[in-house]
Amino acid sequence: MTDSSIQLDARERTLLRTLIESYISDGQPVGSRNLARASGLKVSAATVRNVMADLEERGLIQSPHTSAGRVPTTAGYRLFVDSLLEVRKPSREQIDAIESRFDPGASTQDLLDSASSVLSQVTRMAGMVRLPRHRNVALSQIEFLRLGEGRVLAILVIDGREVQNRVLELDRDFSQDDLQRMANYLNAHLAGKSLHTVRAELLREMREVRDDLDAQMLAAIDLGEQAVGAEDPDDVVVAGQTQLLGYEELSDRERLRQLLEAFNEKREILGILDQCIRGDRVQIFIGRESGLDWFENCSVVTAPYSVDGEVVGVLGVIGPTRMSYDRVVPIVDVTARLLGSALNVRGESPDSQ
Amino acid sequence: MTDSSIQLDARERTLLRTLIESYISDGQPVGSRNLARASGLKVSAATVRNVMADLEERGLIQSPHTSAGRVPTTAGYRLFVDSLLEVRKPSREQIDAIESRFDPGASTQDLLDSASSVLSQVTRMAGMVRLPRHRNVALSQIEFLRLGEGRVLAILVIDGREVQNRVLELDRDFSQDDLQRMANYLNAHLAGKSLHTVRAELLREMREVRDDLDAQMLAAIDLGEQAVGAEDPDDVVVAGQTQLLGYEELSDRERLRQLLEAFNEKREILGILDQCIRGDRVQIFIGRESGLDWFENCSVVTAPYSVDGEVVGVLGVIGPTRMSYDRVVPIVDVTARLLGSALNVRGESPDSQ
DNA sequence: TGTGGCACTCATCCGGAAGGAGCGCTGACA
DNA sequence: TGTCAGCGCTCCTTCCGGATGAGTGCCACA
Repeated sequence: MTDSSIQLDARERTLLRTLIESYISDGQPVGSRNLARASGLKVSAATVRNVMADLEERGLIQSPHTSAGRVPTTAGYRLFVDSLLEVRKPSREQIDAIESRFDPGASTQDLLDSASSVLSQVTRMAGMVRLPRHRNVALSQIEFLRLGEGRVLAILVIDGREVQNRVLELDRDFSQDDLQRMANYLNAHLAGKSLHTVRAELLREMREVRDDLDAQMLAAIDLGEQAVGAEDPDDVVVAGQTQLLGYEELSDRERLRQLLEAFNEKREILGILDQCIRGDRVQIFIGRESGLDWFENCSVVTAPYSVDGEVVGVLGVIGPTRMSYDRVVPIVDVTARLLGSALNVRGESPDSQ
Repeated sequence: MTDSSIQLDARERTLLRTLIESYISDGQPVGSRNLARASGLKVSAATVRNVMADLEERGLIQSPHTSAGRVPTTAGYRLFVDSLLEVRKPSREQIDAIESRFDPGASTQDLLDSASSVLSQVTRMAGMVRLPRHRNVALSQIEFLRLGEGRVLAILVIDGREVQNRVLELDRDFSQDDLQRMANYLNAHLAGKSLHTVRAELLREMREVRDDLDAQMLAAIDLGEQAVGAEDPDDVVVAGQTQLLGYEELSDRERLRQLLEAFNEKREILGILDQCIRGDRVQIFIGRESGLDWFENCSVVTAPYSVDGEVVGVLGVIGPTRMSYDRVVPIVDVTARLLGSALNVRGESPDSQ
C-alpha cells in the first residue's frame, strides 16, 4: 500500500492530487484533457494519459467504464489524505463562529449538543460527539434513597452540577436511616475527590481494612463502590443525520437506510468512534476501511478532545467519501479543541460548596 | 364534504372502495376496465366510466393526466376511512405476538420503547408513542438535595419505581437540614396520593392557610409545589423512522429530509399526537390535513391509550397515505389497548412500601 | 521520454414511431 | 332513464437509431 506512495514521482503526485481535488469538487470522472489543464503542468493530454494508466495499474484510480474519465479508488483517497492533502487553515471568523456556540455557563450535555450540531451545520454533514469519560471529574456528593425492599436509588452529584441516578438491587435491606448514615460517612471521606480516585480508594479499603471496620461501615463502602463503580453511560450525541439525504452519491435506498439506522442505534457509531480515540490528532476513515458494508461511499473524520490534558472523548463527522477534506479536517480539529477548552473552563469553576 | 358521502349510492360506494383498495395494493392508477372486473359488479367498463366521471366531479378521485386511470384524492381517502373501510380483525397470533413484547415487569420507559418498536415492525412504518401523563400515579416519596447556593435538586419517586429529577433555582438558600425537614413534612402529608391530588392540595394550602403556618412549612409547600408542578416532560418515543425510506411515493429528497428531521426534533410529531389525544378511538390524519407541507403523501393513524380508565397518552404510526388502513388500524388499536393494560397491571402492584 | 494523431468505445441525448391503456362521447336498446 | 358497445382521441411509455461528445489506447515520430 504505502509502497506505491514512495514510488510516485512529483508529477504523478501532482496529477493524482489534482484529479482527486477535481473529482471532489465536481463529482464527475475526470479526463486527461481537463486534468492536464487543471494540473498546471506543461504537458499534453497524451502524456497525462500515460501517467493515468500507471496510476490505474497501481490501484489508485479507476474508470467507471471503458471511456469515461477516472475516479479515485479507496486506496487513492487514502494516499491523498495521508500525504497529498493540504488543509486550509480555518479563518478567524469561522473559529469565532464556532466558539460563540459554546456557552461557558452551559451544562456538559448542552456543550456536547452544541458541538454536535455545530459540526453538522458547518460541514453540512452528520456530526457526532462521544460522551466524555468522567473518571477525572470530582464527586461533590452522594446520597441514597430507599425505594423498596432491597432497592436503593444512588444519586451522584458530580462537578457540583451534574446528577446521575443509579438504581441498585441489593441482597439485604437497609432502612433509610442506615442509608443516611452511610451516605454521611462516604461524603465525609470522599467528597471532592475525582471519581476514579474514589473508586480506587473504596476498592483498597474493601481489601485492606475489611476486619477493622464494623459491619455498618463495610456496608457503606460496598454500597459506595456499587454506585461509583458502574461505568459511564456508553453513549454518543449525534446531529444532522438528515443532511446525508442531500448527497447524490448516497442515493442507494437500502444503504441509506442502514446508515440512518446506525445513527438511531448508535452502537456502530460508538464502535467507529472508539476506534479513533487513540491517536492525538485528526483521523480519517475511508469507505469500507471500518469494515462495515453500508459504509461504502462514506468517510469519517474524527478528532479527540481533551480536558485538563487528558483525552476524554472523540468527536467527528460522517459524510460522503467525496467530501472536501481540506475544509472538513480543520473544522473538526478546531471544534475538538474548542469543546475541550469549554469543558475545561467549566471544570475549573464549579459553582458549589 | 360529508354531503358527497350521503349522495353516494351503493354502486358508487362499491366502486370507490374497490378503486381505493386496488390503488393501495398496486400503487397504479386504476382504469375502468380493471375496476369493473375487480368490483364484482355486473356492469360494463363504460358504465364504470360514467360513475368515475361523477366521482371525479365530486373531488373524490382524479386522473394524474388525460388518459391514465384514476387515483384517490385526499377527500376520497377521507371518505374511504370514515365510512367505507372494513378493518380486518387482527388474528389471535398477531395479538399474542404483540402482547409478548410487553413484559409486565418492565419499566414504563421500556414498555413505551416496546410499543413504539412493535408498531414500527408490524406495520413496517414509523411508530411513535406519546409519553403518558403522570397526573394520576402515586407519589411515593419526595427528597431534596442542596446542590449549591440557591440550587436544589428535587427527586420524585413515583409508583415506587420511577425516579424524576428536577433542578430548582430558588431566590433564597436553604441548608440541607432545612431541606430534610421540609421533605419529611411533605412526605408525611402527601406520600401515596396521586400527583394531581398532591398538586391541588399544595396549591390550596398555599392560598388558604398562608397565615396560619410558620415560615418553614410555608417554604416547604412552596418548594413542593415547584417540584411537583413542573409539567411532565414533553416527549415522545419514536422508532423505525428509516422504514419510510422504503416507500416509492416518499421519494422527494427534500420532503423526506423534513420528515426525518421532524422525527429528530420531535416537536412537530408531538403537535400531531396532541391533536389526536381527544377522541376515544382510532383517528386518522391524511396528508396535509395536519397543516404541514412536508406531510404530503403521508398519513397518521393514532389511538389513545388509557390507564385505570383515564386516557393518559396516544400512540400511532406515520406512513405513506397509500397504506393498508384495513391492516394498520386494528394493529394500532390493539397495541394501544395492550400498552394500556400493561401499564395498568404494573400500577396495581407497586412493589414498595 | 514526450507528443500529436487517429481509430475506437461508450454514455448520453434527442426525435420519431409504435404500442397500449384509458377516456369521453354517441347512439342504440330495454 | 339506465346500461352498454363502439369509435376516435389523448397521452404516456417504450424502443430504436442516429448524432454527439468525451475519453481512451495505441502508434509513429521527434
